[in-house]
Amino acid sequence: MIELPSRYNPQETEDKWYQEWEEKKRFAARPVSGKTPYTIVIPPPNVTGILHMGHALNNTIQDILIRYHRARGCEALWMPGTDHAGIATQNVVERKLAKDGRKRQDLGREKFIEEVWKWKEEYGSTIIRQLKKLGASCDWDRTRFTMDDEYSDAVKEVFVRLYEKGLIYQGHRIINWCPRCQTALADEEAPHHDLKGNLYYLKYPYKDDPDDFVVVATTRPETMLGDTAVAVNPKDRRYKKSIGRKLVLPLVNREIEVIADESVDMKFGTGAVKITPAHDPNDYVTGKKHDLEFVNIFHPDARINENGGEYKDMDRFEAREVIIEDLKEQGFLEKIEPHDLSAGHCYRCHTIIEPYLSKQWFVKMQPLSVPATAAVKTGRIKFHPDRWTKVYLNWMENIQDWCISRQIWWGHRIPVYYCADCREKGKAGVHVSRTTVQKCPECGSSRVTQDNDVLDTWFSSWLWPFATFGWPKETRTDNAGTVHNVAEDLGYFYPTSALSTASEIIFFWVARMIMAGFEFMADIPFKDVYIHGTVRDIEGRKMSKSLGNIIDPLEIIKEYGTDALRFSLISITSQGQDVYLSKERFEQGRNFANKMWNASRFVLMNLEPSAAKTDLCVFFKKEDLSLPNRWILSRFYSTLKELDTYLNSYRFNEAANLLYHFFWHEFCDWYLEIIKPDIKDPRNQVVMYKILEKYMRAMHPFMPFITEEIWHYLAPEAGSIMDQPWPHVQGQIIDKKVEKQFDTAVNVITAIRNMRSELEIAPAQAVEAVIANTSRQSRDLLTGIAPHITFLARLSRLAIQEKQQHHPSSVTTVVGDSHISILLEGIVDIDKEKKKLDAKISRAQADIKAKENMLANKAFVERAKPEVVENERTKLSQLKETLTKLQGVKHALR
RNA sequence: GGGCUCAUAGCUCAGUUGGUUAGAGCGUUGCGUUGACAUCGCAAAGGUCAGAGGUUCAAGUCCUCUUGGGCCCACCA
Repeated sequence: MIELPSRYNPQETEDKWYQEWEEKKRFAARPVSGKTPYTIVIPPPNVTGILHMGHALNNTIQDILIRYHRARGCEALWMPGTDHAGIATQNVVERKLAKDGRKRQDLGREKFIEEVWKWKEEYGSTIIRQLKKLGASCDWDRTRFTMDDEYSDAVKEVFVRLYEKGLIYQGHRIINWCPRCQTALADEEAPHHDLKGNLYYLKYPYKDDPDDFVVVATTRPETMLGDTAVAVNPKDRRYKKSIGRKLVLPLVNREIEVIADESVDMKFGTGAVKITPAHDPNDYVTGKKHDLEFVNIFHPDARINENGGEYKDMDRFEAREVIIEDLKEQGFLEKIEPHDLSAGHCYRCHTIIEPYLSKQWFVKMQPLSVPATAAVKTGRIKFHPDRWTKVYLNWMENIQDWCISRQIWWGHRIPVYYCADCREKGKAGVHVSRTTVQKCPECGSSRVTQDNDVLDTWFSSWLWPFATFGWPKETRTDNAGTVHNVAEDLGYFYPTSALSTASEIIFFWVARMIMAGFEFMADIPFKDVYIHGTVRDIEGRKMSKSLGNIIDPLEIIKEYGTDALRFSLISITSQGQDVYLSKERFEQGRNFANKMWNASRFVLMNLEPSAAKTDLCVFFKKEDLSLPNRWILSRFYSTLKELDTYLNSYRFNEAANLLYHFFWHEFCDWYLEIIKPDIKDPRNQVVMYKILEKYMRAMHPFMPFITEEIWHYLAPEAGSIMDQPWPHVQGQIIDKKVEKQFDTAVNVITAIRNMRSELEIAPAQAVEAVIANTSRQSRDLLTGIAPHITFLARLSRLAIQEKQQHHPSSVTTVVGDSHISILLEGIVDIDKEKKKLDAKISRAQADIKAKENMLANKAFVERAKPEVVENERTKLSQLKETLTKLQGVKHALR
């Protein structure tokens, strides 16, 4: 007999168990011959990250998968780590410097990087600590950081290989430029958002006829400073005479020509478009085609540069205002119309990006995309839910080259070296190298400098599924000093089993990992990709700091417990659908944890020590178990069977709700209640104990802490619940007939409770009931469960008989093939009862009519599956029987 | 412009080969502490499954369209 406190206290237990698991290295995984590997690599959170609900959800999902497979006997490895997150981290440290009025330029590159490392050492493990709070069972000794020396070597290796293969090249072209971060961005890093803007109609006068002009329409009038042509469609009659004529660009007085180009949409604006080759991707193409001049008008921070004449040093938006004022004053502005447009925004700081002409490094993606496309098309890699396949393939099939150079300091510096001497002699002087180049390998000069740019963060993360293992080295020494054989690890754990992430990251990361997997490992990086929904607030908005609608998972953990957080999140995450969250949602998880706690408390209070040691088979083989016992065993294994199905198809919410329903509404509400009077019966003892302890094992992946805690009360000498095997389905115990029989008991008890409630009979007052049933079999069944009915329906006496007889002052209802009457000495409102009966009778009559129509339908009887028709026939006869009985009851009431 | 997704109880949502009486949590109402649990129990009310059409013996589920949300992609000057 063990006494537990009546309330579960997560705070006390969670840290205790996590510490224990970690100390005993329970999450460590090694290649073990004969064991099936199961691997997940964590989507590395940014070092600057703090745990938000998206993390909480995603990592709970991964932890469930890992713990589930670990329990099922797999060697489960969850590879952890963090991402250096170039721009994001640099911004954080810059902001910190700004508080002291300093800029990174004041420190210089080296000192600044030192600052970032210092910051990383101090705060970089925050997110890891928080993942531990969440219960994440990662193999922490293997924790990787994308800027680790070894990992950096992998990045260099990859750069050099791709360069040597001709897949990396330097190009001078228009890229997405963030004027605030002052760096180039990849297309994916500059998502388009709608803006309310204007369409400005500008008049460009002809050189030879200043009173006449061409009107161009633009949304970015300030770029006119860089115009070097005006284009019209050659088919456009309005401008037939204009082609080839010179215009004078207002404000700057540059002579520009009217050129003809088919790409011009005659229907848009005036049909004449100003061409700014240095500041618009389309104009760039046109500029190349027509050999136009490229005039860059912006400083890197998007202020106007010396090419902008008197507008020099003005910010782009200020310049826009002033230029419009000036054009207006000088008579060059025709009109302004409101116009909705969309523009790229920096994904790190949300500044509107500026298309900017510059020299950058690119990866040629098309060749890499070929096997990556095929792998998904053939189903070697599967997306869950499946609809993301299309999104992925669509992107892959339209893939663009990837701009990988960033003009920031924090990141992997591009392993390209330039020899000044060679360059002076007119040679290329470009050397790409895995190691630092100090002397020019061609001329021996020491006037060698490394490229100033660093690589896109994703250029390191795309190697995550194999570089974390130590690729391309032979060994990897982990954080605890253990040396791992890289080839052996990769041979065993790679390709990984599943990847769980958010949809936002499919292009950034998932797609690129698949390409890198094929390019460098000649194999897929993972088999299944699970895409979970976005966590939103209750109004459907994304959670963000600026909106102030964040629900902090750590606060929920503090208030409700980690298990409650995990369970609540999982139970509302259906099939990658977005999750709308309010704080109250977590009460469900907390209440459930408490329910588990109290049910366990109840079992332990009533448990004889011998029960835990008795093998279930002893009784089961004898077939002498009571119906409730056979029922709960069957229900447990049915539940377990379904649980496997759900988990293997990534239907986490259904899995969670299944476990919830079984425990609360079957095990607690019915089973424990029904065995209460005979709880000391050895068979009940064994069954309730076995169900509870097996349930804890099945529940452990979802709620690791409370299950471990309860486990130690249930089996104090058995060690951790993590050592326990998964409770495999015992198919021979599942008995649908037994389940159905028990349903009869439930229905009878519910019916009596119903009557009691409707008649307002006090719960404490026992009543006498009579059940009449003409079927011998049914009577036998009812007789067997009579004591349970008596107990749970609070009866003073229960008679089971063949024939219905009229009792004065009684109320009767019909359940299945049974007539149930309760006898009342007190006053019953006959009229009220009659009305209720009438309602039931007309309902039954309507149902009978519907069924009869259905069965009279020749098409149905002929075409529907025979068992369906048979089923309907049975139901009809049952309904008719019920009706007869109801009518009999009504008659008796008179 | 292309694509995806959602619309089911007062609220938030489940509902996977189309087949009994469409479920849960929260909320609401009534009754209740018989010592596992008031973070609880027993019961009740509440749904023309957005609208229209179609396929089918049978549609919340499949198809088409409409309406209204949300999201993603796209070089819409």
